[in-house]
Amino acid sequence: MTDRWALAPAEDGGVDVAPLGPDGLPAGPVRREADPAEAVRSRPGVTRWVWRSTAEVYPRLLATGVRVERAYDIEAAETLLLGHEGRYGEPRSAAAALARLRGGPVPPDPPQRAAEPGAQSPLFEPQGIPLPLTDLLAVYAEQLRRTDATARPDRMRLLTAAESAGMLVATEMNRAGLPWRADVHRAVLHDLLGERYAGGGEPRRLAELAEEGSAAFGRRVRPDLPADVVKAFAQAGIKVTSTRRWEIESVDHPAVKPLLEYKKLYRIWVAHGWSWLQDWVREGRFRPEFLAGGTVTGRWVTNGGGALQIPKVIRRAAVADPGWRLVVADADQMEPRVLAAISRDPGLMEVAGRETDLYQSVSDRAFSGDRAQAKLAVLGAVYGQTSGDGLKNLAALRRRFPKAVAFVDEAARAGEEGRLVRTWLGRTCPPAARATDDAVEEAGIPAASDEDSRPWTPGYASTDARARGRFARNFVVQGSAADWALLLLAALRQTLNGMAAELVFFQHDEVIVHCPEEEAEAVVTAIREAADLAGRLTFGETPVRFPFTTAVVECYADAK
DNA sequence: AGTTTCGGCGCC
DNA sequence: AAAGGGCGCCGAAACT
Repeated sequence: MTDRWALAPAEDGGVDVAPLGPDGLPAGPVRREADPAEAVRSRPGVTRWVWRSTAEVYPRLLATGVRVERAYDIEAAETLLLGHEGRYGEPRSAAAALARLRGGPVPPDPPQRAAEPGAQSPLFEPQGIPLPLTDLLAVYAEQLRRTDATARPDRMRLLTAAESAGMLVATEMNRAGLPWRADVHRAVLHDLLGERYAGGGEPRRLAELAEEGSAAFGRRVRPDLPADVVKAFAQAGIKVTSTRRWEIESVDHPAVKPLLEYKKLYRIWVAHGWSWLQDWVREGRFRPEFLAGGTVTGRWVTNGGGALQIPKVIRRAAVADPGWRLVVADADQMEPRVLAAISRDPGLMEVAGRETDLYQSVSDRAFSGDRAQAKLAVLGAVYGQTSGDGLKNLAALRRRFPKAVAFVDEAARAGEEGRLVRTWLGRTCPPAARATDDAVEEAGIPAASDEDSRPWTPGYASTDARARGRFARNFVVQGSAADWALLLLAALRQTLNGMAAELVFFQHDEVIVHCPEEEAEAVVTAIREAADLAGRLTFGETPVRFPFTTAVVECYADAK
């Protein structure tokens, strides 16, 4: 097992490295090396680098052209282990873990860095509290012991490995960036919004729509101020409680049309307009900062640029380099397939064992051919719908797929009761809503309330408890899907190694690979194979298939 | 004046 | 038809 080495930056700009034994302890002397990149490059036989934080080490390696095969991110693992142990909220830095191990005062985690539009890469900033290699390894060895002590050590090992792989992928994607044509983006903006006026006010089309709305109301109305709009409707004799689209849509008034059009375009203007372009696009690349494991469910988040919310019309500007292509791949009905795999419901597994449209198959079995109803029912079950058609359809779903529905029901009950809820691989849901906890903690009020100690009974749970139930219900599906997606990324990354192709985008169930035209077909194959492998690795032997819709395009907008 | 929360909506 | 899960982002409003 000398293929596993540890690495820690030293104060002098060099690094300490050491080979590791199977127990996680050094299997040889610690060596100080002056050049971090050379320290890695000169050891091609190392298959996994153990380090405190990928964000601390990997950017500078990538900057010198050095990639690593695998990593073990100690702070990512600490977060997962603490969660698994029901110790959410304890500081998760390696320094804190060491202090717990040695019995010293536990340092709080350093505050999260805020997003900085246009900031040059965060690549060289020191992040977190550095730790000498020998201390780091004490934490690592203890983590291996803690992993062995979990109920499913095999899954927990897979989870920490997958999360670490995600950190590598995120760092590599941050470096690559998504190919972006600023000129195309500007053309789209001009097309939608019209000319910009000097002085930074709203562009022509928005000004016109605001005029139209005001004319319809017979007085000046600012469409971007909800309170103003609600008042204007009231004066017109129409009672609305908000200006949300679904509420306004059904109102019969001439102002509605321009108002809704304004809101749609206003959103593009403020969130993905000219200033966005200025802030986030450099040298033909859109560079958000992807953060693996940024949410409790294991989904990623991005820091800046709203990369996971790019409106469809704006995707026109994501264009491959000349001679290159974007391979856009989207997992088909990922969440119900994951539900089939984790619940082992025979009927749902049978349906998910096909590559054809899952919602259509569910509909054929339980909803006499109405696909839309079937989709609504499945998503309602996963999201914890409490009323409406989805609830009615849930009964049909329950009859045909009882184990699947029972599985999410049980997760919801566990969440309401404050029990630990885990994804398939063992990522653990916070026992109560984080925001509430934080607020309570900050106010210095004890976290427990009478609600929390009240036993769960159907129909009696408090609003908060029900919200926790919905959260937990969704968590097991969304989180297990994130488990699978991480394994997919890890597998795909390995296959792409040695090709010119680069992973440039990842959004929950969708990946984009930028590659030379002649590699595109190989990339498509690699994605399908990675999906199969991820399915087997994550869920073991399962009939469930994870098909992808793939498109080889020059422009992201042409993918769907 | 600076910071936090809210409303609304984009994506999955 | 009704408003359930996860996020980020922006300007305005509501605070300190």
